[in-house]
Amino acid sequence: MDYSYMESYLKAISDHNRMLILKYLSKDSLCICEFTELLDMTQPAVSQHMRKLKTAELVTEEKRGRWTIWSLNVRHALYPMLIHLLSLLPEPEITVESLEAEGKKVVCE
Amino acid sequence: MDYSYMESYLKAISDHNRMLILKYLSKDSLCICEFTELLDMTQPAVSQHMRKLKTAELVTEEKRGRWTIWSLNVRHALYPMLIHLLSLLPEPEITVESLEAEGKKVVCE
DNA sequence: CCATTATATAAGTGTTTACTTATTTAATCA
DNA sequence: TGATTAAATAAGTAAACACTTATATAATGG
Repeated sequence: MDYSYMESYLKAISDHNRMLILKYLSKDSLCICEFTELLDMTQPAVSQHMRKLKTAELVTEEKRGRWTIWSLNVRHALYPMLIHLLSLLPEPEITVESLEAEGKKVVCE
Repeated sequence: MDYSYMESYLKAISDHNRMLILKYLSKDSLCICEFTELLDMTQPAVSQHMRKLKTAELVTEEKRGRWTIWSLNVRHALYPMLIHLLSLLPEPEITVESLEAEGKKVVCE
């Protein structure tokens, strides 16, 4: 693990919205359109955040029909540290469950 | 620990030169003038990095005569995680010992 | 007191960041 | 096929960042 890699990794985490994204992903795999609801953010903004997280190898993506399902990269060497770090952060007010209650949860099939 | 605090903390670490500074501090307390040698960096640049680290509560300073001695803040909640993180990074080529050999190590008294 | 030394601060600059809106790509479905 | 939906990409912008040089502050020592 060199300094450049660590710098990129930490920079990818060091953002309020990306920490929220990672916090959500620590519970569930989700798609972009769900994050736009959860974070009240435009679709390109979410998309660009996901690209940063993917470049830093924090997340993985899986295409399923129209959707792209994003997950935490559980194989990353720093995954245990990431989980610990996320555990220190409070639960977001808007939950995936509240999206489901509003019927906004996407079911990808 | 809220999202803003975590963001500031991680942003403070997410820099190549500040990671080096923290790596050095994990072994020794040091002053600004030593870092200018160790990092081959101007004094104001080092000074500004230290201010960022101090604002994020990663380091503490102690004035001693003309010098300011900087140390890791061992009382920080994330100190154990920081130490683990630093342990993953390689030792810098230029060491405090090599400074001593050149007679550039400051002895503050 | 004056020169030196250690550090801090100020002001300026080029680069990066996190967004925006507009458009493109690609898959689904009526 | 054509409309809709999910996501990516492009281009533009304001703010933050990491430096630079110049200067100020403050302590030491001759």
